[in-house]
Amino acid sequence: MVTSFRKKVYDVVKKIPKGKILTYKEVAEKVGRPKACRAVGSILNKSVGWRKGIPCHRVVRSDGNIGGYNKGEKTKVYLLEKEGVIIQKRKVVR
DNA sequence: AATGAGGCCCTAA
DNA sequence: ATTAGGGCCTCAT
Repeated sequence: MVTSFRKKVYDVVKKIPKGKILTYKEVAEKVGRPKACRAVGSILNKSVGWRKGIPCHRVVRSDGNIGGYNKGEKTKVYLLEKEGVIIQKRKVVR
């Protein structure tokens, strides 16, 4: 399999249904690197999947905290709420 | 509850 | 080939 880590991440994130979210750890596990949670974030930020159609705003931290976003946390929260995700006190309701 | 420190993994230049 | 950075995670104090 020539699938790069990055590609897997894209695929997983792309497959996140609307109104749903995943944590970096979940994604990392799905791609086969439970400890690459950091890499996932890095990829989503640098590779900026959103430019390729990757809703990186649907990925949050394992604590339910929002984490970060290229455009800022607020934008992320806003987008999430728009998609149907409920945010409570800076955290996501799973 | 908040902070510090360490650990693991990737991408880009 | 190497360096530096990063949207993290978890434990301990």
